[in-house]
Amino acid sequence: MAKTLNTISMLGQAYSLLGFQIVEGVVGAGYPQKPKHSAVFAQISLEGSRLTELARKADMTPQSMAELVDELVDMGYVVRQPDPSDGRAKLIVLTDRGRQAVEAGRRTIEGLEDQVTAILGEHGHRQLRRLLTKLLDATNT
Amino acid sequence: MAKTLNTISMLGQAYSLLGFQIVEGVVGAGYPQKPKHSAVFAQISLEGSRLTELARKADMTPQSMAELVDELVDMGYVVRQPDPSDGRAKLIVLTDRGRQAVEAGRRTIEGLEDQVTAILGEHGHRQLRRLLTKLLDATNT
DNA sequence: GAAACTAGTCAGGTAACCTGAATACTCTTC
DNA sequence: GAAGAGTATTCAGGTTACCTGACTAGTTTC
Repeated sequence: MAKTLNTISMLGQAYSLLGFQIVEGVVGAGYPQKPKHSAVFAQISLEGSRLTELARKADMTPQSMAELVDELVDMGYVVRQPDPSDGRAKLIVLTDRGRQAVEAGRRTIEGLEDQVTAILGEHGHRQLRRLLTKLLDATNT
Repeated sequence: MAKTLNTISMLGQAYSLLGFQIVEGVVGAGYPQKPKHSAVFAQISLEGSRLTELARKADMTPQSMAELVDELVDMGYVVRQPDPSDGRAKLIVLTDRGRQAVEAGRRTIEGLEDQVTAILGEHGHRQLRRLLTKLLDATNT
């Protein structure tokens, strides 16, 4: 731990430390969920999204996404409605409780961002974001 | 995707993009392995390590670690030897091939670090490391 | 030298994915 | 306007990467 880490390990550690706190924050706010559920909450649109669309965005099979959605239905965060524009499809839409959970997530992330700013300073945080953006732009397709 | 990402997502994306390339590089160099095997390679000491020690460092149960080690034994990367200093224990030690695989990993990481430097510049890379170090020091225990 | 502890193993279980095949509806295209 | 091609979802079963619990065999402590 005290040894000089390579940059990649540092990125990984920073991510897992902070990412862990997101779910923790949302759960702590009274909206229990599993880490994988964030994949749905992060992608679902306010008007409702199709299963296949969610699956594609979360980079998983529709079958796996269906299972996640089933769990969220059981927990009362979303419901399945027929899609008026396509008889084959169903829309996954957030319930009131679901929208509240998303809002709690947004607030938690905001809090973590503030925490990062507190540690690095306004300038440092901006600098970090700039460097990461550059890195992602270059590495990504 | 085009939207402004929060800092945490950026950290996660950067990590998974780069981390993925480590295993890819080692496998490409002729040392096939599964992503989870890195947990062993990263922790094992040159004189050999005990199973429980590896498990603790990788934050998993000894049983799970034993399974990983079994696979690595099958692949010829490590062997189990009785620990002379404790009759209950066995030492997991790298074979020649195992040491070569670790070396290939080291070189791959070095190459990725160079890639980061090429993207961000010498100064940018140093800055990134400084910010991440600060973040980790403050967030960690 | 018996009791309490530690290292490792064996058996069985679960979560989070996956592939392949079926069903139900929609959209051509002729 | 029905056949064929395509899309959305579901059903069945498999794999991987972990886990818990129970056990054996050495070790330390009093």
